[in-house]
Amino acid sequence: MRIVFMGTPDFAVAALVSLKEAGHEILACVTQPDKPRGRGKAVLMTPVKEKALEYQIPVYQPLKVRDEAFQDILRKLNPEVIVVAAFGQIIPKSVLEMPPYGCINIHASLLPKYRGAAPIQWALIDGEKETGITTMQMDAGLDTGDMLEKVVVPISPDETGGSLHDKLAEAGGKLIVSTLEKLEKHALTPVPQTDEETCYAKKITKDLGNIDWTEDAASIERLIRALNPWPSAYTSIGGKTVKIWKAQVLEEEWEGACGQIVLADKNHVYVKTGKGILSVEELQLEGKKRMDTPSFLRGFPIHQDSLFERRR
RNA sequence: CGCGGGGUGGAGCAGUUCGGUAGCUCGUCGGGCUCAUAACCCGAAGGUCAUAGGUUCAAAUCCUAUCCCCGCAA
Repeated sequence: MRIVFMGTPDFAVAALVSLKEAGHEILACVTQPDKPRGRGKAVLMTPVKEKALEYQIPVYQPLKVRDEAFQDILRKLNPEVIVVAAFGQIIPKSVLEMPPYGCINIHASLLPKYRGAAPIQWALIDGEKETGITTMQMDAGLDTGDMLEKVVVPISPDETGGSLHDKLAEAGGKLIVSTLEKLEKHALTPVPQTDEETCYAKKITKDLGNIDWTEDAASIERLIRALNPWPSAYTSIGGKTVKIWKAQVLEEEWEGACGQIVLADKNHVYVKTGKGILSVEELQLEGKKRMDTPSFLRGFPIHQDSLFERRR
């Protein structure tokens, strides 16, 4: 099919690659404008733009898709369908209705659950056993369109935001190819979402990673996994920020205050939480590399009874 | 030129202010103790101190340039 692709981060790249490899004609890629990002304020391309340039596909980066000038360009491109994956802009009705097949979105959850910006992380934070990809016919609402196809992806016990992202991105790439194929044959029946079962996955902010040690150990551990590799769960000790990358829950109760390090020997750091003990296994001091607990302890001795405190 | 931390034996760090024989905690290898051990004791190997220049009798340490890693901020 003649496709215009809209997407921005890595998640979208997987879909773009998949569509390209399936032999579709990608007329253009639309992605967010380049902004100064990263250390040193360098202006970096979005991942989708990078891949598009590699494929020698024209790239458009409108500030707002809504702009008339851009919509004119879209009309001239005359796509049969627009595929949207993690684009990051609201798409106006005029664009949604422009292509004959409309706009198809690849969403990283089993809709109607986890509508919104960060479905991958929230599924992990909530301790879901499975999540998935839903392709849907976009409408004016936020991820409220009629569902076309779904694929379930199980969440493993050691799943991280990063690993789940990669699995879902790959699954999304496969599913969109399948959806387009069936769409063309009119072999799909759009299924409306039931609003009762829905929930929204709010955008993730760094604050979310600030560990609250009064929570139970299992929740904290899920947060750590969900926010790995970005934006990461963190706490502080002696005024320094420490990111925690990996931890294990121990169903034990020790005497002490929440956030207190109840055991610190050569190889272990046990922290008391609101419920249960969290054994910290991999962490990172500000300015340092991430490392396993034994290594960390050699260079930064943690004394027993010192405290992990919520960062301000 | 956004702010900041850092690159020292296999790992994590100290030493750099006030230049002068390379140190700590581990790991590894050998030996000992022990019923036994991830515990303890003794010993050993292992480092162009990121790179390239410069200053000096002498540079991990001072000066200049470069590369790489990381935290914040976006």
